[in-house]
Amino acid sequence: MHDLLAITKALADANRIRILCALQGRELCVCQLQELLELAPSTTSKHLAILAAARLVEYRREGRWAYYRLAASEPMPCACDILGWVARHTEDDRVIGEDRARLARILDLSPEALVRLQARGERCCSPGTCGSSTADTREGT
Amino acid sequence: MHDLLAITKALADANRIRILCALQGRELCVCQLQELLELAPSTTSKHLAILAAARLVEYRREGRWAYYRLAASEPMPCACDILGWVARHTEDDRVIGEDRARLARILDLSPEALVRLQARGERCCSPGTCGSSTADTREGT
DNA sequence: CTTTCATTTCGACAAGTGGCGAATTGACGG
DNA sequence: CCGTCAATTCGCCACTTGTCGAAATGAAAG
Repeated sequence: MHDLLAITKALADANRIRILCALQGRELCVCQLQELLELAPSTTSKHLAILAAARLVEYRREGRWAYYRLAASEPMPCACDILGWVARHTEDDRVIGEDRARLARILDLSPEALVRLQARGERCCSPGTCGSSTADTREGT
Repeated sequence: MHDLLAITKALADANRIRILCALQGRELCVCQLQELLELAPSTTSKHLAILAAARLVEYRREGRWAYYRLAASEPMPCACDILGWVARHTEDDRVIGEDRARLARILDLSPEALVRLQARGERCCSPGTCGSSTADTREGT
């Protein structure tokens, strides 16, 4: 029950769902997710800690950088099931679609270049105007 | 995203998970679930409203009584998937096991007899002592 | 060894959520 | 028509949770 609730509570927040979707097929460092979600670094980090505690994501540290990825299926088939379910039910989502477009812009830069932009208070891509081509997919909120 | 979050938020509470497990294979009225969870009627009703809003349960009214059941697979295969996942991951849970034993006692009475007990402030079965035979299954919390 | 800097932890605060009792609803039985 | 009663809705309170900024951590660079 404890483990199951850790998972369902971890999934019960829009920003954490967005993180899981962004991590499909790639690993990302905190500053990239922070740019995508437009949240404070500390908030982004806390969301990742919650996902990690639920064993939905794993991470790898490389120097000062922390790279997060979806949990491997090996030790936690349970987590894998639920991640698949989330992926299926967010395929046509508007917010997730915009995130995909914005993420493409973010990935055009190296993490090093990205943090330089962030240090200057600049944004690598604006919230609504970036992925305008795929912005009208479906889903009211 | 809205629908998905309604589902994950609905699943992010221990009492609502217990309700879903209790509804496996049968329908129950509010007073029976209230007896199982040992919550106020209003609280029980609110939990059921949240599950119904997420389309995880449906209900049928018969006179003054309201009977809740798990959502049918027909219009919401999505809900069905997640209900199966919950069922699989609560099979060996200690709390759910105790609930099963307590529920057997509750179902020995008719709903009418149950509410008469409740009106007199009595309990049909006590929290820990009822299903003592299956009380040591696993799961630390 | 000191500085820099990506990330995390800490402390505080606003908003959301679970819980209860009281009041309301709506169907049954007199 | 009126009382009864299962369920729901409405206020209210305690606790949790999402968010931020400030401070701490710890690895790289000078």
